[in-house]
Amino acid sequence: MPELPEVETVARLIRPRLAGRSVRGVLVRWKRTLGGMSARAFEQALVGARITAVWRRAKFVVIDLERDAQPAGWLVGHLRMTGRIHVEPAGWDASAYERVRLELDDGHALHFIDVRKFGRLWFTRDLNELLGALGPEPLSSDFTAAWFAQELHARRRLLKPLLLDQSFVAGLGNIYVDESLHRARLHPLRRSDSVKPVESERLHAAIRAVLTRAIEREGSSFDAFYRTPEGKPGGYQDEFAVYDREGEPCVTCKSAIIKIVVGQRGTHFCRTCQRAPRTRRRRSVTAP
DNA sequence: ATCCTATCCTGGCTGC
DNA sequence: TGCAGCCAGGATAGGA
Repeated sequence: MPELPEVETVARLIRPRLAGRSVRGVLVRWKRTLGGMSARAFEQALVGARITAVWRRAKFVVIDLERDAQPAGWLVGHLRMTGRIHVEPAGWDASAYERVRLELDDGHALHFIDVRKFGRLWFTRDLNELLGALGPEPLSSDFTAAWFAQELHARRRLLKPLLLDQSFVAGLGNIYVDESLHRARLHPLRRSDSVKPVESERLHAAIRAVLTRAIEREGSSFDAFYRTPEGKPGGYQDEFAVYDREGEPCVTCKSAIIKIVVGQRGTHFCRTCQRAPRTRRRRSVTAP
């Protein structure tokens, strides 16, 4: 699923093809992809606008627009689970799953493709509306080990759902949370306020190491969905320690990887390397 | 404050 | 082989 490393890869690869281009036309093939804006309003906002920058925040692709050399809003994409963005020459076969197309002034077109239709491509004049509630970027200098330790202790949530919460730390998804927890040797069911300083430091470092390496490998592709804008699969799935490896040996200790459900999410871990939190068990009346 | 469930979607997988 | 039913998952809303 596209998480921070995949979205970073998408932004990097489409940037040189989009920077400086103007939008010449818009084709909306699935209205809900626009997130509530009418196709007509979307077209009016986009046609004639010029792209000045392409970047990423959390799992959002952000495209800066201007008109007559003045800022003119943003195009913001979220791939959710199966979304893809391609920028290709005219005539490129975008498949039946294309939802929105932007025709550019150099003959290329941006194709927003999404099998499951959860992805969104918004136009907004208020970026804060979409990005305002996000937590810090885990690879930025805002995300310090001290801040992280303090915030873990300020909450009483299970590590797995907390790390998936985009308002806590922005950009992690199911894959990279499982991988980070394994690297930090922390159990997904640990309560955040039980994490000791040495452990939160380990988790902080693990998150950054996993994301950095995954970006180097251009993300993870283990099913038919995620591909880079050049159509290539990522490479980080070859380095998965736990994700999608149920029953396979732990890369560290060889014991079988376990899969459970936490907060409605498939959760993979090693029960040897990632010690279970002490369960507060009910005292039995008839205990021996 | 935190957790749980349903919702949005579809292709692919499982089991009969 | 065919087909129904289930599953995956990011984000969010509403209820417990």
